[in-house]
Amino acid sequence: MSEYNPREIEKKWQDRWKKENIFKVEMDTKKEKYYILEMYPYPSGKLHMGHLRNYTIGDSFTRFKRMNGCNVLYPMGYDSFGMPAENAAIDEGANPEEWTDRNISIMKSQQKSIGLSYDWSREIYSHDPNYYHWDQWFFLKMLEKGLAYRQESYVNWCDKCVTVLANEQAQGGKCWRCNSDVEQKFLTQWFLKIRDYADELLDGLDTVEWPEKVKIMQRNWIGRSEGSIIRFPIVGEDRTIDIFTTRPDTLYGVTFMIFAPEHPWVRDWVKGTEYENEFEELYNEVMKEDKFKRTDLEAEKKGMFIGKYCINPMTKEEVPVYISNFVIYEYGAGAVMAVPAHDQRDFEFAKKYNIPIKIVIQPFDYEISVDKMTRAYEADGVLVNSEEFNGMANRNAINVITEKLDKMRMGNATVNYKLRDWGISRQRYWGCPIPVIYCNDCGTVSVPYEDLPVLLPKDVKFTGKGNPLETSESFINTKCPKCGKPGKRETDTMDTFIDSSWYFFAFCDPPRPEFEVFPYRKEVVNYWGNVDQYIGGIEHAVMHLIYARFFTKVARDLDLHKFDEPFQRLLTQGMINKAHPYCPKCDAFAMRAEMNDETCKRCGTKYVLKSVKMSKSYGNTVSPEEVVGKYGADAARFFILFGASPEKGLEWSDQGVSFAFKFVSGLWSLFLDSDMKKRSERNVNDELIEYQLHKTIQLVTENMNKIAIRDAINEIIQFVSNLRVYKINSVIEELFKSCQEYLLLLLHPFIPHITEELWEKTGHENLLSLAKWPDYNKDFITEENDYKWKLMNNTIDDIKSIVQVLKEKEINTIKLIIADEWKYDLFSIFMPLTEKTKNQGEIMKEIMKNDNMKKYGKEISKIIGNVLKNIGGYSKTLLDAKSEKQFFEDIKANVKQKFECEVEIFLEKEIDESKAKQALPGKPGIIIQ
RNA sequence: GCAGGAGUCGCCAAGCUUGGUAAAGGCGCUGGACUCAGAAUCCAGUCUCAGAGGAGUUCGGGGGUUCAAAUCCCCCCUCCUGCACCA
Repeated sequence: MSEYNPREIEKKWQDRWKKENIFKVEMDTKKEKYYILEMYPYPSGKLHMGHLRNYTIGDSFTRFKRMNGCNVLYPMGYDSFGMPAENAAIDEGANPEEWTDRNISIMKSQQKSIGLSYDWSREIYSHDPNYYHWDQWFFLKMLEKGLAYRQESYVNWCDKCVTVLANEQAQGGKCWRCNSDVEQKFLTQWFLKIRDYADELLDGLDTVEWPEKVKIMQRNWIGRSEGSIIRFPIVGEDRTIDIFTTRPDTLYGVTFMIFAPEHPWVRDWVKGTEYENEFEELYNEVMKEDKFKRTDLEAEKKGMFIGKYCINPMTKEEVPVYISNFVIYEYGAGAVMAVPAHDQRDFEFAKKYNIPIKIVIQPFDYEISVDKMTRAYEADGVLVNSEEFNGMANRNAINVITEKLDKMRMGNATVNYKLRDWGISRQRYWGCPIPVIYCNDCGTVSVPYEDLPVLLPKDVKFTGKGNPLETSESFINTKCPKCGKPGKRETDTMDTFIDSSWYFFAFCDPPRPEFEVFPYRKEVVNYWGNVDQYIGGIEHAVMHLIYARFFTKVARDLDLHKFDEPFQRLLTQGMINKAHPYCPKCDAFAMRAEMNDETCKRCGTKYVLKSVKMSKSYGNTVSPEEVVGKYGADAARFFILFGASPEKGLEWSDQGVSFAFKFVSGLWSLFLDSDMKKRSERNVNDELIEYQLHKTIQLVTENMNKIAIRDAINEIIQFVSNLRVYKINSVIEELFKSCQEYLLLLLHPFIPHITEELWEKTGHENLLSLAKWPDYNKDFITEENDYKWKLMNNTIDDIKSIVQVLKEKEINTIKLIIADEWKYDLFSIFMPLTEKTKNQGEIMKEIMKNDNMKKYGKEISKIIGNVLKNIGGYSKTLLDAKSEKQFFEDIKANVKQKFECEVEIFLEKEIDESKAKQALPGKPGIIIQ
């Protein structure tokens, strides 16, 4: 027998698959298509365990589907625009494009080393001009349809670095490079009207098979709420502020208005007034605040009166206008009506600034008063102080008041969404340029389609200050496509979520220079699309998955394809964790530098091991490269798939990997070590192994259809251990070989290399990768076989537990006693009864109706008591006394071998011992001597 | 703050959808076989008690529903994840 050498055989089969080009797929309307996609990676430079897990899950499922006869589309590409490349340029003077290309080639070779069965001919790179050409095309189409527009919005800004900061660069309100305070700065930016699709995005969730938690997150993110718009005229001006509220029933209780400090009207109002200085101070303070903190219910509410008044459209009263940090410009109108009596935050604000409080809702069963209130009353009640609406239940008043406002043309019912339009402008170089030119005469002008793509220029400087694109004269200065006079290009690039919003369609028909009019051919995408199974991290539950859904709907409306939803089924994989030193006293994990210490540096407490997410800062990462190098790709895949269910967290453990390796290499001897006893006469073991085999095929198939990969593998492991036992005893060669063959088919999706090698070594000439998934034979999976299998194992377990209690006594003989016939009759009456009731009295009464049971009354009562106590342990009996005896005769040899002693089988009446009386159907009496 | 998820033997992890033997499987540990010895492999044990297959205790904590709860309902605690977020 040769030795298992993973490195050698993995290379061999990877080369062979590549040479024969077996994973390349073409459109074929005669075959059932299936599209499996993993979220394409950002090429950060190295594969990490999360990637390995993602791809291993996807590849196993792909191989399973392929063996089931599907025409499987399984592509790979790279989300290659993004900040790390630009940071490398700033920090190390790297060229972003070269840096990215180099990373891609490293990652690709690592991916290839784990045997993933991609159709590599369909690769996509976001930074490929042939690809981002169509980002720009989509943008222009949206501009034409009025789905793209420009608006002011604020960004994180570091004044020292003169640059915009991403949220992750502005953590804790400090700039990551220079540690100075982050401010909020207004910039004019491009937005996409995702809100136009809000309702459809909500409804579409009912048509996809996604984890319920992801759907819930998206519903909350879209945040549809029904309410009213109420128009408050502004004193001394013609305009109104149209605020949104879900509580128009409290309109009579409005005692002031609150604007967001960054609302543009506010600055105009205070300009040149006594409020100006205080406003500027407050404004600057608020602009430095963390946005989460601002809306925290517990956070300090800061505000001021700004000398302005609005008019309550219903009462015509003038109410003062305040500004406060807890009102945010982006939501609704950027201003709210304040009802201190019935809103806790308004209440706190009013108390702090001595603003009047007016109760307009009284609880149904008691009375509240302004003097005694310690918090706002937010629950339901009856309207008071509300003129004609007094006495009305507030829930009803919501509609009635809105209708009246509508008649007065001072408001209307409306639907509001938390979902905000998608700001796509980024002040960065390494992204897709927005194809727009600004002309002094013609204004904002689209780049003509025939001039696409607008290429990223190469003559840029990476200084860490400002947008590098602004340093490229050749890029900025251009001609206006309309009038031909000098114009300036937009220097903002697109959010990289744009790239990932349609790449799944591009894989169906990858972009080529010769495509001129559309990004892909409709009939090709309609064949392959949509994605049948999408696999990726839970961290994308909201943003990426909602943007991609939005793009899908926009593209459908552009008649590019027929799909409403991009991803039919979704699997969100769990994270990878690893045990790491942890100090229970400080409640902190050791950092990278301390990870080899025994005690905590801060308090001296002894570290304990605790599981935590793998990350660079803890230094507890394990590189896939290392693991594959040491144990081989198959063992690495096996560990990852068996360690935890795909959607759960997976704990990395070195022992786990070495088990995986042992299991995989153990297959080698199971298949190739031909030392075994052969026989030609069938016995009960053949029957049982056949039953096991078909049962396993059935369970593995069912589990794989659900992508319950771990459960599938678990079944296989148990079958392998049964097959080992079968082999050690004695085999019918033909049957053993067929078990081997089936086993390779079942294992192949998970560990493709070794199975392919063993397939060849056991005499097959075709490629296992292209073999057909086995069907199971229902004839073997009978209830009777199920019952026999359990009967045998339960009996052996019982013997074991008796032997254990007996401690060291030597065993000479095991007597198995089959129960008297009347007990079988009893069970056939009794077991069906337990499905109706578990009440012993009722059951006894029912049984005693049978005359031939009466004489055993006392015994029956005892039996039934015991069985009911442990009802799950007994199943419907399927054998009568005679066939049960026969079965025990059949397995006698097995028991004999197991316990190395004599085994005798008796009928209850043949033996006169009290222990014999314990015999029950499906539970023979046992006497050990 | 809002939203989502998780807590089951020493460790990892099934079971929860559909209430009915809790702990499958792996790791680790203990004993045995084989070895000069170790490694590997195989066998047995691994919540507690037990000289007969039994009894008892247990699924983060506390209540409740039920003949029966890890599973269903309510409250609380701890941990993790995401965020453009109250109107």
